[in-house]
Amino acid sequence: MAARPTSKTSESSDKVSVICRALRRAIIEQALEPGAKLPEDSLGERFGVSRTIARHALGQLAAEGLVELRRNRIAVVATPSWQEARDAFDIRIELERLVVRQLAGKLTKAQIAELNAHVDAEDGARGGADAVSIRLATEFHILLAQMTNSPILVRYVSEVAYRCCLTLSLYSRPHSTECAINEHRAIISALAKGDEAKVMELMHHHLDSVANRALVAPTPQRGRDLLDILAPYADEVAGNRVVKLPKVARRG
Amino acid sequence: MAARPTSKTSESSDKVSVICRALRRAIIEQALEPGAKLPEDSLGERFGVSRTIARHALGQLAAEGLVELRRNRIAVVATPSWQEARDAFDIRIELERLVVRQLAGKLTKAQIAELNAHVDAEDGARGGADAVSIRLATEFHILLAQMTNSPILVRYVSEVAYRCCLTLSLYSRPHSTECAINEHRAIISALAKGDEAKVMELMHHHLDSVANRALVAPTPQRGRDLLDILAPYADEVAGNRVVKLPKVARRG
DNA sequence: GGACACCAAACTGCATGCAATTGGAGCGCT
DNA sequence: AGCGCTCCAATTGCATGCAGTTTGGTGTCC
Repeated sequence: MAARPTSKTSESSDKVSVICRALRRAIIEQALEPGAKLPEDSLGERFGVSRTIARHALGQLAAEGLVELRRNRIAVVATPSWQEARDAFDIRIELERLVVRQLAGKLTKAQIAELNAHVDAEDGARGGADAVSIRLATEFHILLAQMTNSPILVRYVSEVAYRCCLTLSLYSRPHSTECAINEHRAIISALAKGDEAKVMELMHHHLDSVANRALVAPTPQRGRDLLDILAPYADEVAGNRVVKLPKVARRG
Repeated sequence: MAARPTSKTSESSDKVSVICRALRRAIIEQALEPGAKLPEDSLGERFGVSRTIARHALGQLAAEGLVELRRNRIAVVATPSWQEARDAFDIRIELERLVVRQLAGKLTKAQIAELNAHVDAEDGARGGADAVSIRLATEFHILLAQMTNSPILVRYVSEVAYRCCLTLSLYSRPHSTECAINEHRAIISALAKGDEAKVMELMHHHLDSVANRALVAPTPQRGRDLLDILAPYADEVAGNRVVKLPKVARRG
């Protein structure tokens, strides 16, 4: 069989799902920055649904790690720490290696054409907004995952890719998509040739370099949790246990 | 640093979370078998909450893949196909290899003691109900994941482990936990010694043999979706596209 | 000027109510 | 009996309402 026959993994067409998709996209395109407030009322009003639905949608996105939900507090777009970002990329590397391992040499010509078409689209978007480039690059990886036809794998790759996307907007310097596009092409080519070891290595390297390009260092100013920033200084406070800090406003 | 300092990943104490935990446990202990119906009303009544809350909880569990939600239909405990079960184990292997890779040689004595204590508990439960053994074995893996102190990794390992647990109840023959316990001990030992390559190999082998013990073959009778069973026959139907089957009762 | 107490607006947590959809029992027809 | 039809109880999809909590601003006192 050429990979596995295709089937859909899409969400149902609930109002909840619609809102989830909209918010997800807004988040990964950085229309909603990390930390942005998401009051249930406003969302409901904006999407023409009741607060119940908006709330449910927020719950789903929280389960995906895109939104942070604190009791009795306004939901906000997640603000992963630098370490969490690195962890996400590490997981992503393993998952996507698995994807290409399953796919190597098993793609139909139609599927390869689809992948190439997608990369062409990425290429075409190079002049446009950065956010679109990032989204397309992410969707390339999700497209790959979908071709495994393993719903679980699709879900995890999608989630973790979105999370990585989110961290890029936090920690990344202005994006350079050029090499990423070339790397995508190289991956397609190796997949077509069926060189399992090589494509796994390519994917590993690709994601690692994306991570390294982005997560250059625990950039001290942006996106770090106040508690983390203060941690080294807390030692100097006399008679203060560092382990359990008192309640402090997070990211005032 | 000895692994990373421990912090909690628990869910908040919402009513929703309470119900989620209860259902999750009921599912992995097979008190609720795959396919079992979960009407919102009944759940709400049982847990002393409104339908709204029960519904929200079901949404969360659906996001984790433990529950299947179909529009306008009663929610049911998920019934993964054999292929999905195999996919889940494949993903789990990669994730848990990552766990032990991060942990090798980095555990404190206290953590090793905790792991040993857990395995002792598994040992002590050998006489008891099968469901408890399975749950404890699963929790061992989650405990490991928690020691990485990577919330994302904890979440994914937990989810996929629960899913695997679920599939065991579908496809597994009467469980033999003996060797699993020994394998757990071997993993702890290798982790303590810090032999990264070996512990990854051990974990790989451990999970692979759990999967093979359980998923012996696509058992034709139980747990298979009617559509899957019929798929080979559909080819013979004249002029019928196999891709899109008409609506058919699933698992009548 | 700065710290503190207090209050109103904003927001969440949850239950309830109503319309729409489903599935299955009952019933008649062949 | 087997098949199809109708109709109703069961159940979901969703909005609204009320109570409790947080937030941010104001006034007061030192």
